[in-house]
Amino acid sequence: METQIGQIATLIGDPVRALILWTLLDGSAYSATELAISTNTSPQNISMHLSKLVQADLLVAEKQGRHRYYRFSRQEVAYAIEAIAHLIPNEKQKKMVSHQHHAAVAHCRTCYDHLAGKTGVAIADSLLKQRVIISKANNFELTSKGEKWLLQLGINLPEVRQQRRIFLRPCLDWTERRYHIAGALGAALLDLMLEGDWIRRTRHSRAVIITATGEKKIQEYFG
Amino acid sequence: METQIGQIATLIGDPVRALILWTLLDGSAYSATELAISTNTSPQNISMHLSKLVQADLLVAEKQGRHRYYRFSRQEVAYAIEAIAHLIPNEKQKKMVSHQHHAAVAHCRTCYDHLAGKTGVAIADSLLKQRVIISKANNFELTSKGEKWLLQLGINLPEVRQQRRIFLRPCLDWTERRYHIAGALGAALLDLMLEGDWIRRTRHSRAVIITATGEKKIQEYFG
DNA sequence: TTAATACTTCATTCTGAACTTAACTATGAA
DNA sequence: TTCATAGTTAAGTTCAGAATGAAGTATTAA
Repeated sequence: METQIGQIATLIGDPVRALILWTLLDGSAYSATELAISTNTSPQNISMHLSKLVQADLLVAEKQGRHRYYRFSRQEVAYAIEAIAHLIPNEKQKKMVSHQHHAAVAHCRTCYDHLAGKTGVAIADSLLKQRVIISKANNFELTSKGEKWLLQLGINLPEVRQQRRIFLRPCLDWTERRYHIAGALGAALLDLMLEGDWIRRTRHSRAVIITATGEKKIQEYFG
Repeated sequence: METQIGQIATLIGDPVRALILWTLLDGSAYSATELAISTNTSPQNISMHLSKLVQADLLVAEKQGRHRYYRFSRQEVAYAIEAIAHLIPNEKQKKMVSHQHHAAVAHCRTCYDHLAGKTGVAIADSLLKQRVIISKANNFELTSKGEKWLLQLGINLPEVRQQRRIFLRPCLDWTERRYHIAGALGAALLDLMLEGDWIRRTRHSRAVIITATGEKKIQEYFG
């Protein structure tokens, strides 16, 4: 028993693996390469670390073409990471990872650079309902009606389309277990909200705060 | 942030330290030598590990004569250990450390070889109230009234007194933050309850179950 | 087919941290 | 005092495991 606790703690303890887990704490799945970049290590090394985490059943891998996406195998993993985070001695850090933190993160947070959490999922639902986007073959697609709608909202669609990255893709929200909007369009929506002061980023956290303006605007546009 | 999570996880991850923490999970304080024996390592080594745990504010040390007693600095440490324990892959183990487990342990458990938890504290309170024991200079003392009372209960006092260990000492209950009865007398009380089938030990856990008989008897003798 | 990308596997190197040996301080007992 | 016990500190050694380099498989694109 205690040896197993030690094994798991050791697994979490490695700097690279801790960073992997911290990254995955936002609930989304990341490919091995993405994790290698964000942890600043080699593909071989990240592969080694990921396989150890999978073997211990902390992560699960999902194969998609030549990519492998990694995410938490279950909620308990996130809980454990948070429980450890609560032990960080620094006073300021402790407040940051307060008991409310997890709820906050789950409620409304930026996943990579797009809006996730309850709000993110609700927005995706609303856009699907308004037929701004439609779900097709495990993917999202923008409708012609949606194009007008987004332009009206103030999004420079041609510019967003010009970006190298994927324009629109669904991203699974871990706590909500439902999809929200990622890709260039997801990022553009987040930017719009930040610039219009609908929401504000909090320091040292992925959680975002919805402002009074935002409350109204979100209600207006997304219901 | 993530580096700090890693540091703490690494701290917990070492086999010796994991065993220390697992031992301390019962809520009582242990001396450095006691921990060295239970973890089967050298005094120098345990000292090194303990100092690391104290420096990280996972443990606190209390000096008492030439002894140093170590215990958790705060509840969060136990929570983190339990959260990690929940990640143990083995199915049987997972059930053992269920969500109810912590409550059970806190409610009624054997601390070393005496009764701790809510019940242990309640018994100590009752004995103080009945003036079977009195609190004197940070210690418990048996009254003459208490001697009769214990003999009537069926405890062989002379035999208990003959043991090498300390006859009666208060032991701080970590979750209840109050004292219960340890020492030879505490052990004798526990033995009596086990033999009389007032309580039963559970497998793989420090928690004990109060039987129907026990419920009645405890009510009768301790209120 | 060829080339490129995504990822893994294996053999090797190397470093950080646990443990050991030894010496030291502090409290208590004879 | 002297001896014993409890514990810490410092220097030296050892080893597990993380990182690297090289080579391999699988998928997609040209």
